Amino acid sequence: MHEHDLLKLENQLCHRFYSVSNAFTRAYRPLLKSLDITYPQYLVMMAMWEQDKQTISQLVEKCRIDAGALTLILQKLSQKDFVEITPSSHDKRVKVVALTPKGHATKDDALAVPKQLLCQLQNLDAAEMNQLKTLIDKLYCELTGPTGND
Amino acid sequence: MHEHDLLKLENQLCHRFYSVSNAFTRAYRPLLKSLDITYPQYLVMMAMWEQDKQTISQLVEKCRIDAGALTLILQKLSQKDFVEITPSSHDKRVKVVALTPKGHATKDDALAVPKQLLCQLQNLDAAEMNQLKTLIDKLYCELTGPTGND
DNA sequence: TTATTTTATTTTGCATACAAAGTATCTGTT
DNA sequence: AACAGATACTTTGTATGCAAAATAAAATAA
Repeated sequence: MHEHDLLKLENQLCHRFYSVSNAFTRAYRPLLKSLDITYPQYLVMMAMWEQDKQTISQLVEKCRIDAGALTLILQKLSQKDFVEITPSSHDKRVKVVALTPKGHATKDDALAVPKQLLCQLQNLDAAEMNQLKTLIDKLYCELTGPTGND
Repeated sequence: MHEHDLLKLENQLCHRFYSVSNAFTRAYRPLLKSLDITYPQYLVMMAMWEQDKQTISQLVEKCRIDAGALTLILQKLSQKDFVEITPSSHDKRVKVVALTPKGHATKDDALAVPKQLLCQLQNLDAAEMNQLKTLIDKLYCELTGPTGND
C-alpha cells in the first residue's frame, strides 16, 4: 500500500466502524421506539436483564459506556421507572441499580427487538457472524491496550 | 441459541461495533490533537484530501456523516481555516467546500496519524484486516438496506 | 408565468460521548 | 484519631448524531 493510500477513507477500518455503529443505532431506533428507550439505554437494560442489582461501575465495565454518560442514561431510565438507583448501605459512595417491576416486565417486549433486527441481516450467515465477532473482539483488545478491561 | 440469549450483551454484534467505534475515536484523539481537529473533522479532511472542491452533499455521502452534523463540522473547519465554504455560482442552494492552503498543507502532518495507529494494531495481520473490511462492508449494506447508498 | 414540488442546506431539540474537574466517602498510615 | 491517597460518582464544557422542521432556491407542472 502506498503511503498516499494511508489517508484514503476507503482504507480506513475506523470509518467502517463509525459508519456501521451509527447505522446500527439508526436501525434500532424504530424498533426501540415502542419500548420508549434509546439505543444506549437498551444496552444498559440488557446488562440489567442479565443481572439485577449492579453497581454503576459494573455497568460501566459491561456496557463500555463512559461513567459520565452513564449517569445521565441511568437518570433517564430512572425517570421512566425502568430502574431504581439506591446508595449502598455498606459504602455510601457506591450506588446500586435495580430493575423496577416495569423494567423487569419490559424484557418480554424487548425480545422482539433482536428478532426483528436479525431479519435485516439475512445475508450474513452464522459463520460470518462469528468470524466478525472474533475479529472485532481481537481488535477491541488491541485498541484499548493491555490496560483495557478485556 | 436459546431465545433467552438473544438479549445478552455478549451476543450483540451492535454492542461490539459500539465499543470499537468509540474506542477508535478515543485512540485517534491524542493523535489528532496536534493537528487541532477532532475525529469526525478528520474524516471530512480525508475526504477533502482525496478530492478538493466538493459539495456538502458529496461529503455527506462519502463521510456518511449526517447533513445536520456536517454543517457544524464544516463551520468548525472553516473557522480554523482548513476549508473555505462558497455558494455555487450555478446553483445558489449548493455550497462548495474547498481546501485552504493550510488545509492542503496539513495532509503531510496527517500522514503520521494512520502510521501511529497501525502500530497499535500489530497483532492483526493484513489478511484479518481485509476479512474484517469485507464482512463489515457487507454488514453495512444489509443494515442500510437496498435504499442505502452503497 | 404562477403555483407546486423537489432539492440542498441549516436550524432545532434531544441524547449521548468524553476529558477534566469536583465531591463525597472510604482505606491505609502514622 | 487525623491525614494522605484512592474510589465511586457527578458535574461541566465541548463536540457530535440524528430526526424533524424550517429556509431558500431550482425544476416542473399547469
